Amino acid sequence: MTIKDLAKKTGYGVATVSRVLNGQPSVSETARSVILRAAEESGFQLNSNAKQLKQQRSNAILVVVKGRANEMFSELLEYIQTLAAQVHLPLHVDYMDESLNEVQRAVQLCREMKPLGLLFLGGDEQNFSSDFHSIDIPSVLVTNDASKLGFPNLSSVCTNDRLASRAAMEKMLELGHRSIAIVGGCKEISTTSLLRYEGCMDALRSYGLDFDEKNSYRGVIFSYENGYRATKELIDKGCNFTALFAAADVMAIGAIRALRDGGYRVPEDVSVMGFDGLPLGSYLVPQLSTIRQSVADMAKLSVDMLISQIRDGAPARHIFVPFTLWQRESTRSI
Amino acid sequence: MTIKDLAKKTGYGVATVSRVLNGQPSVSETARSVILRAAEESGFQLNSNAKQLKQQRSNAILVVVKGRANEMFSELLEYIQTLAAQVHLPLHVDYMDESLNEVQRAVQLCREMKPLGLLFLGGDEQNFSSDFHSIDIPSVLVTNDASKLGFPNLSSVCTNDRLASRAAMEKMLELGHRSIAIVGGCKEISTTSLLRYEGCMDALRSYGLDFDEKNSYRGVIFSYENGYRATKELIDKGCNFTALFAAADVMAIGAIRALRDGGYRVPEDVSVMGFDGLPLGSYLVPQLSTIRQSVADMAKLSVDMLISQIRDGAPARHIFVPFTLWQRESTRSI
DNA sequence: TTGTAAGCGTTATCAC
DNA sequence: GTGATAACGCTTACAA
Repeated sequence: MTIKDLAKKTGYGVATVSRVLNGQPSVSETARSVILRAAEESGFQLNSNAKQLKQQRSNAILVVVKGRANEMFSELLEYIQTLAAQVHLPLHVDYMDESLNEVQRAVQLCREMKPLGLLFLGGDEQNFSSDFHSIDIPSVLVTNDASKLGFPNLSSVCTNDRLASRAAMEKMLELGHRSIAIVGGCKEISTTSLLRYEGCMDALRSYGLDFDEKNSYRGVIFSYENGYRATKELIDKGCNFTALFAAADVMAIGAIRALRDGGYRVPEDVSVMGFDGLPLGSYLVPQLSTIRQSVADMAKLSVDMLISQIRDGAPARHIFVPFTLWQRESTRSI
Repeated sequence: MTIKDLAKKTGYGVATVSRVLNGQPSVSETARSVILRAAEESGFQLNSNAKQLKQQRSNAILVVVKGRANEMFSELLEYIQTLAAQVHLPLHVDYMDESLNEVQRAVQLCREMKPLGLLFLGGDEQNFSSDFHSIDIPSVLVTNDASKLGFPNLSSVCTNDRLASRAAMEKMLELGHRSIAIVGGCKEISTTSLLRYEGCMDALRSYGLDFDEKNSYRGVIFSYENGYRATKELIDKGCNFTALFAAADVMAIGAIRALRDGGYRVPEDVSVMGFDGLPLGSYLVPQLSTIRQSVADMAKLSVDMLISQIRDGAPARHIFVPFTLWQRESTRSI
């Protein structure tokens, strides 16, 4: 079933059928209704290959997700999919390994499918500054700040990681903790991880405290398992900390388990603070204290910004969405 | 950059270029290397729209995921994506709302993109028996048994839900529990949920026990929140149970929190058993006792079966993958 | 082994 | 308003 068949069936020409199917004006109401009915009847579907071949580009948004394991990305993606569906924007989601270059991947996929726009879930400043120049379609980087990069077609929306992790640390300091271990990300290879680390340092500094990085910091790829292992290592060095900040909820969960296995109770012996605000955290025992990133807002803003860049040629913008500190059961004052 | 350009550039005809790019035989070694080099140099990419338009089908596998919330599907999908990548099979993943008809959706998408094969993550027997007849490409239903349906092009691979949940219940009975509450799925609308319910009944029957469904069973859509709510309802009816079986780990997690909020300790006051074996469960305090579905095996089998159906015209098969009962910290004997 | 050319289903440019 | 018709980039007979 092609538009040719539909044309024959209705007695109109293919051009008219095409116009109707694409909701274009200058078609008589008669033609429109006749053709629409016929299309309905036969369950007709435009062939997207032919359409895109002709149009020289897809009408889809390409979403490049860096790393499959990141639970927050899943949540974000869920919102994005819902929003895109509402405005009938087809989404093409590409998951890629965290260790690969997401921008190079995007460049390749752009050549291949010519999307309308690009949404990056996670990304490394490094890769953007070296490879993004060959991308010329509207793009939004989510969860990282791209304002320093200065690309005219690259917006960004994210949490102010530095401020947020500073707030998390300050909360612990406020609660009386002075010896705080940190299970963070690899700050050498991830900007986000570096910023969260620096936020911690800001907080410590503002309290005039020193930080023994060698014995109190571990930088690992975010995962339950790595959170568990890193915490175990910190414990094995002799647990002299009363609080632990994990730069991701999944790591906090691993950390709590490791503490427990090491004979420590949370929060009685050690307070634990996470980062992300995964829904899961509300159901844990103890409920996880954490920095809640406004995932829904980030999703909405990124989709809206991308659409206005595409449709209205709006300029790139860089937005920090507010975060919330959820002080719940896994932290206590001492 | 098209194959025409490449042809001009190398002095060969488009046909030869096409042959080389598709790894076909009967091309001289000279031509092959010259063209390959030129393609490399210019970063050439075949236009997949043109290719698929010509070939009248995509070379991708369509994966239809029923419900975004199911954590086990995420895990399954992760494996499937890895496996597909290994054999260079493009995957097109379509997430759809749990409440919609996944088979109708697949029919529509098949018309649109003509995939090589179809992978269903989750599905309802009902929908398959009413709508699957119009699908004629190799398909595999994962996490549900399709053997009763008798479609020649529909394989299935799943856990024997009835046996597995029976095993879970029997373990609790074995541990001495006689009053067991069940937080299950909607057995009226989901075959999986019904089977898990029936497995429970099998176990109770084998112990000669009655079941007060009204006061001891809740059937809800799997989620943390619903697990929490359902358990709260059961508690409010007067918690006279010493054990609780949740038909999904996410519900078990919600249940544990609800029990805790109701003043019950797990496992001291109430034992809790989950179903799925999510990685997360190993890090919880208490570690979740659960039925571990062999997600990796399910992924491997479904991809392998689909490929052999596609490539060798292998007949449909129906496989139960073994499960494991992980008796960990959230259950105890009384 | 290679080249020529038809045609996949659509859109868009013309004429009418 | 409408209808021919020429692309879009590719694969694949069929010819050479």
